[in-house]
Amino acid sequence: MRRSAGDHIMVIEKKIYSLGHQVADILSADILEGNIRGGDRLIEQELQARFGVSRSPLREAFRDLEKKGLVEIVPRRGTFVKLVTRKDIIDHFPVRAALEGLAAALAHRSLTDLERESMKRELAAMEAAVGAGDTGRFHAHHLAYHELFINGSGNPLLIDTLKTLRMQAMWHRFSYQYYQEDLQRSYRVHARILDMLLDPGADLSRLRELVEDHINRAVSNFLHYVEQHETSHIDKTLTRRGETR
Amino acid sequence: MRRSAGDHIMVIEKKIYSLGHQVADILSADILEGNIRGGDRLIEQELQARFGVSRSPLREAFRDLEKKGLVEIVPRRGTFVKLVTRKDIIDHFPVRAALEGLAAALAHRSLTDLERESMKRELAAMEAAVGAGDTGRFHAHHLAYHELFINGSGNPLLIDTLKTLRMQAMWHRFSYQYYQEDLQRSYRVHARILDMLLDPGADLSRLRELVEDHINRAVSNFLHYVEQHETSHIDKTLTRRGETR
DNA sequence: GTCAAGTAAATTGTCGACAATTGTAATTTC
DNA sequence: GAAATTACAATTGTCGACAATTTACTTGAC
Repeated sequence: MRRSAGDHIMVIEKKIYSLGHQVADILSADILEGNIRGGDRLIEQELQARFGVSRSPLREAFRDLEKKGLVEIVPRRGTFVKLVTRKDIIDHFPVRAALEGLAAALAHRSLTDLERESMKRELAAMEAAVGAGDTGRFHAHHLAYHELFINGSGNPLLIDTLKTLRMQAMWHRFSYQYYQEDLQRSYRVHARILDMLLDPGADLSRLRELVEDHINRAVSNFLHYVEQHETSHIDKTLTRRGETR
Repeated sequence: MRRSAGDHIMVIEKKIYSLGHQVADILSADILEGNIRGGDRLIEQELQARFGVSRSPLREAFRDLEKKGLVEIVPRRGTFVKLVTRKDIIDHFPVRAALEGLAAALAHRSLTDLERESMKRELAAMEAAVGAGDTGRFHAHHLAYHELFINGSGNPLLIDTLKTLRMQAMWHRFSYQYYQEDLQRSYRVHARILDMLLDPGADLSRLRELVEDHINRAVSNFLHYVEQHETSHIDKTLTRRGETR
């Protein structure tokens, strides 16, 4: 069967995705779900057979994945799925914390009324989840809560940087939901944060600090979780060595 | 003349650059220097003729430039050089400030003795430049000073994020050197920062704040400069409209 | 048995050509 | 004369093939 250019173009909600983009999406999911392990090499011919596309869109997909921070392209040697080391995890949190702290402070003055209402709803949903002891539900609303004030910061560069950061930290997305945390305590922090966001006279430095500390505090919990569970995309070998620099 | 694959590969210091990479470098410079204006479309056939390469490496170059934030690739429509608006500039500073503040605080404990010495030297060079009234020289050493504590933070993710940020803000690199600033005052701030970096008992929050404020303060100066001078890659049209969100 | 050198296979880099889409200008219709 | 339609040109998306390089394996020397 001969496949001609433009064939297989998928149109979803009036958005056109090139073959390269489609392939990148599938590969992203595969990497995130652990079907493709960290350190694995993405071989063009193999994927060419799998997806039935030529190498041009494949190579574009690789660039896409590289931009997302999921793979590393080494010239003349190939494309490799990134390994996440213990230090990568440790390094991730303070950066994310600093940026989300900033986002919260900016959101304080630029949040719309609608967004403020949405945040109240997400917080209420978090409280309900705590009551029901539903960790998965809690984290879903927790995520929505954070996204609300990030997007509400009104700073597209900041929003985009945080999005990239979250994407690069794929280990985060799949592990976060399952590690145990003091939900009650987490809920109270978010209640305080929202209080400050809604209070016109709030101290912005303290607001930032609150958000920042909340995120930084998660790192130890998270590391503890990672070391106990199997997570295919996190490198356990390097995990043992204390590389502080 | 027929050109075969692998021909024209350039080897610099044992690093191999593909054609795509080389093209991306040249185009980067062109965009930064304003030879290619913001909003311009990069047409493959045109550049193909100019560089004498086929479209495959060209398209890779485009992806490279997109990753650097210099262009935007719109599917089926083309690749366009990014426009920098007044709001882009305003948004850039707080993000950069937050991250550099964090970098300074991290550097406080992870800087090597060698790096501390280098920072002293850069600061001394800045002082000399102030005495000589040499703005260009001042900013060169100012840049080196900042890079020292950023790279000395020991957090590759942070270092990389800041590098990308600086790259995206190409307007910054070419304009910064020429806008007038109170060099004397700037020098004093950097002297205080270095003092704190060298003091084992320094208050890290204050150190962060100092760095952050120093960068944030620059935004008004910079905007003032931009509005007076011609800078080819900054969009003047949108510059006039107050878009706060 | 281990290391070095040479050879073959696998894989990436680049190319030119065709297909599909988008933008533009001429044409038609009201 | 303005708006819609159609035909054409310009441009991007995809393909398959060849060239160059890297990798793996075999062979040979010590």
